[in-house]
Amino acid sequence: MKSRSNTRKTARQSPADTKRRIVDAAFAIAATKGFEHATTAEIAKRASVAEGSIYNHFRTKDDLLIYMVGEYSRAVLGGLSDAVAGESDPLRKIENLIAFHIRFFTQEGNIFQVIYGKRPGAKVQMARIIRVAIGPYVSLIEGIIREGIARGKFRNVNPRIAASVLLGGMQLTILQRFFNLADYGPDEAIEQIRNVYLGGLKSG
Amino acid sequence: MKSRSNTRKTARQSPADTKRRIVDAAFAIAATKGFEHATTAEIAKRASVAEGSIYNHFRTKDDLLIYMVGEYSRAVLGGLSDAVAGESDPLRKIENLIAFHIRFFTQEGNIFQVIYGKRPGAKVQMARIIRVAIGPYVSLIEGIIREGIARGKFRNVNPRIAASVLLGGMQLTILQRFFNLADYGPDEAIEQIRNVYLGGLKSG
Amino acid sequence: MKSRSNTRKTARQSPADTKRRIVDAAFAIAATKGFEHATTAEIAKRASVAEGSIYNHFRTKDDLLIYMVGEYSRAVLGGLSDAVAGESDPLRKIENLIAFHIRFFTQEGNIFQVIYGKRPGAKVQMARIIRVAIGPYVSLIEGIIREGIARGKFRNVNPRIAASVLLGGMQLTILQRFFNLADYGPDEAIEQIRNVYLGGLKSG
Amino acid sequence: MKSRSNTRKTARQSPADTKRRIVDAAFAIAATKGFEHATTAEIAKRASVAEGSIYNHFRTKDDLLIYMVGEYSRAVLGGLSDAVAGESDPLRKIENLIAFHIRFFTQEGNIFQVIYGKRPGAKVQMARIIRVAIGPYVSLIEGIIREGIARGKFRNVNPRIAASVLLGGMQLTILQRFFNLADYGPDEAIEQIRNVYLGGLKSG
DNA sequence: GATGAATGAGTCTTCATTCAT
DNA sequence: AATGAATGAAGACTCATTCAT
Repeated sequence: MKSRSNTRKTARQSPADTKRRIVDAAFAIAATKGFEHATTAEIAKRASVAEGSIYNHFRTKDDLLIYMVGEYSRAVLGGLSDAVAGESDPLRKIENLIAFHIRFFTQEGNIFQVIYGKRPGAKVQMARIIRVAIGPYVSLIEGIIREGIARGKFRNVNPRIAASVLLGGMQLTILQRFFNLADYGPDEAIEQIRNVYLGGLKSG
Repeated sequence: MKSRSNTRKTARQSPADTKRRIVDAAFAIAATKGFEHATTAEIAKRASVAEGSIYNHFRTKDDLLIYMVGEYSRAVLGGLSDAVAGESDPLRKIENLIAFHIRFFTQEGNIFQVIYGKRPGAKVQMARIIRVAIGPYVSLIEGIIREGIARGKFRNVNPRIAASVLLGGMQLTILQRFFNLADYGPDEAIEQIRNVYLGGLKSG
Repeated sequence: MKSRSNTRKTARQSPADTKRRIVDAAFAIAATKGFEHATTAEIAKRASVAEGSIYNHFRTKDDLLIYMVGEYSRAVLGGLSDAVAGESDPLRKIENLIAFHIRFFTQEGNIFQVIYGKRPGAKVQMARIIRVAIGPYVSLIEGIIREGIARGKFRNVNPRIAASVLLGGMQLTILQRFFNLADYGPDEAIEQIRNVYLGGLKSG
Repeated sequence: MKSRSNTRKTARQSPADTKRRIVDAAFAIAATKGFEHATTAEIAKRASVAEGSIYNHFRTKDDLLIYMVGEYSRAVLGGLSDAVAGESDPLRKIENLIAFHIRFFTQEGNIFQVIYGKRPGAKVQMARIIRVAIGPYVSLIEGIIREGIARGKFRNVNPRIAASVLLGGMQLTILQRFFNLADYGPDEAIEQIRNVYLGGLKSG
């Protein structure tokens, strides 16, 4: 039997925001060194919370990352809804979506930094991330495309695949910048993706 | 009777052979559980090689993965060259490329299994993989697009971004299937990606 | 990926006796504080061995204890064989066995100290211990009893149960002393157990 | 509308009831996985009680086990008194005691399951258990033996040691069955232990 | 007495990597 | 080049216990 002395050094935190503080601390640290390299001890310290408290809110450390990705994902999708809300034209919706996406994932403190770290090297559990973040996003785009097709604005394509092509295309475009494999700016990326994706590659 | 300490059970392998066996063993194991969960001990055992021997051929375990990815990547690009070789029309080249890509990454024993494992959980060092595998691939596509533009077959787009959109679009389309988030078959994917990517989304 | 620096501080140990040193160190430490409170770090340090080396020889820390118990058990059984070897009379064999057993488990550095610690409080995985240590021991006693019955020296009892009664009786007699619940000395215990066990409780 | 913060979902339990539920829950869980592996969280949940409530009734988790062992022990000794009450002959008392003991500790839901768990692995703090459960029991047997000696029914042995031999002998006989190291039934065990213990091993 | 979120000390274990042979 | 035992840094995680409400 282990004896626990448990002398308390600091005041107990208010229960409600403990989870919030953990997430914020984890985000801040991970945004610099990548989530894999953010230790639970460090996260707890920055959150002014006991290390064990992390495990009152998340089953494992990885669950914390997934939670963060999910939260970020919801923020993206929320922002997206707004960016698209004013428009009734599906075409314009897609255009806005592209702009919003590229800007969002290009800004400082984006989720890629959290996942990969500013100086890549961290390993990532891709599968769960894809499940949490990609699925709902594709579905959203899919809906817009479906609408566009119904209204005769878009050609009669498979909306799921078309949505995947757009999202995948945007992501790789961004990732290449992130990993310094390309040097176009966000605005150029936006313009070009709109151009290619909406107009197709073929001339004439 | 003289005791011989160096009685060998099996014939000594040629160095090249040893490396090959290590790579093959690593591939086989990783294809099931993902590279992260394939330990050096397990790889060595399966390759009938001492654990230390791995380090005569690869500086680190990660180098082994990168080597495997690179090898796979070269196989893809090689196959691609063939698939494209007969064609002079850039448009047909792209069409062939799409078909080849989807089929290659959809077949059993594909590299995704090695990287991610059949069942999620493995962590991946995306940065190097992207560098090794994506970079050259984008460049290849970029070349074809550039050629198509020069010949007036393609519209005047940024070829690097256009290439990224295609590759990213194909990858996400495949990944969704891989993670069971979509249920289209390879053939439909090929047809639709060709359609969307080459013709664009807009009607008329 | 965790990077390992692995700067070596001390010379590598000769492979053969690494296991021996670990076991000896574990025994010495556990004999004082009980196995549960002997940390792997402490054991490794005392054995002048890397902590990880423990796991080259034992799958878990508990396996190390079981190994020690087994080794101790074999020592007991070995000593027992000697103590019994000279005798041909099963009755004398049992008498010798009782004396040997009590003395062995009463001496300084006995296995109870290792398991429970001198100042009890440690928790113990009894099931495995019983399996490793008790089973063979009961079988040994059983053999002697069986022989005695065959020779007409012993009454016709179930030898397994009779053996269990003897071993269990000796153990509890010792354990009560160990936990300071009784104050008879070893010699008295030996004499009385012989007396009761061989002659029975009933008078006349 | 007034909000009532203290709307209770279920009626508040009486303190005694709470304690009872905790003990019952702990017993039920421990009977499956062993007390060590029954966490306070799990016990509380099963008892429909807050985790902290356990500590209103027991100083530590181990105290809970000791309480359970003590309760069980009292049940044994109580049953024993009854089984022995009718008899005036010490010899018959011992005979009844043996039968009662074996039957009690052989029935489903016995304390061994709680302590060790149905499948091995749990660790046990033997010292306190022995103190709580064994001590009083040995004393009880000791009393009977002392009486028997006084009445000339038993030979003149050290009653404490003789009692230890009996209890230890019974326990190991049972434990071997519990751990599947022997296959005799309860009735055979009873008969044989009576036979051996009372009549001794020696023939003639 | 009851609640349950917060606490944090404590340690086993992993496994890539090294290097003497 | 091959061997394989030795190395050790590194950290996630458990869970009994506390205490403010």
